Amino acid sequence: MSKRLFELHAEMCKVFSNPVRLEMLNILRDKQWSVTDLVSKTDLSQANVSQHLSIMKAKGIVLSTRKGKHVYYRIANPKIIKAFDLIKEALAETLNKQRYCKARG
Amino acid sequence: MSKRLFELHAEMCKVFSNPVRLEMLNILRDKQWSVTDLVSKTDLSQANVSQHLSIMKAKGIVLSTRKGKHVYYRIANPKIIKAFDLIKEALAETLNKQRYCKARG
DNA sequence: ATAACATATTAGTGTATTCTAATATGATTA
DNA sequence: TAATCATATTAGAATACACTAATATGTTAT
Repeated sequence: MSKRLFELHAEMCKVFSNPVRLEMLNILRDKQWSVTDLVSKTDLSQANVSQHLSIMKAKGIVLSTRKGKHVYYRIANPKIIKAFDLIKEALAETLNKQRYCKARG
Repeated sequence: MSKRLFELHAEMCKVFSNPVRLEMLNILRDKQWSVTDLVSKTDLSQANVSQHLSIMKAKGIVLSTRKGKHVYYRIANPKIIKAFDLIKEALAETLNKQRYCKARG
């Protein structure tokens, strides 16, 4: 695997390294939502939601379609959500192990 | 899903958002290696390898065992590698799509 | 055309990351 | 116990990120 590919891979993962974007991806996991929807479903400013969507779109993680006044965003590839869930599971297992070790001393 | 969980999830993903760490994880995918091994398999300084390993260990992504002079590192959870591969696949598909669109104009 | 709504962009500040160089700690061998 | 090998830690400079505030652009309805 080439250095360039690791860089692209890292750039893609950088998108997941922000809690706000993870929250947005989690909202978008089942259906598309407009920017307005996403603003009201989170406690973020409109500018901030727009910026995060723009970052995710630039990396090909979400796609958008305009319908009248609204622009709807959706996840580009279901593998994104699979990876999201796998990492969440790994996290849960890590936390459980840490709790277990702490309990045992 | 709580805000705190998204933060932890993001912190875990932050580990994957650096090309050097991805390269190291890819080296560690099948078996454990010592710090010295990792230094010679990459073109990184010993200090830098050690720092990256320390970051990954703190997030529970790798585990370590000392054997004499050497400290061996391994991946803590196979789901990490599954997620790694899924994201790589999503990246490949995104790049293909972009090439396709560019070719078609 | 203008007003109102929806979304995107820009500038700027505070904070976090990454690397190198130097040094410290830990373990083994002579 | 020195000397040596292996690994970890620290400080500091350069760079990248995330947010707010202000403003611009795009779309529909009056």
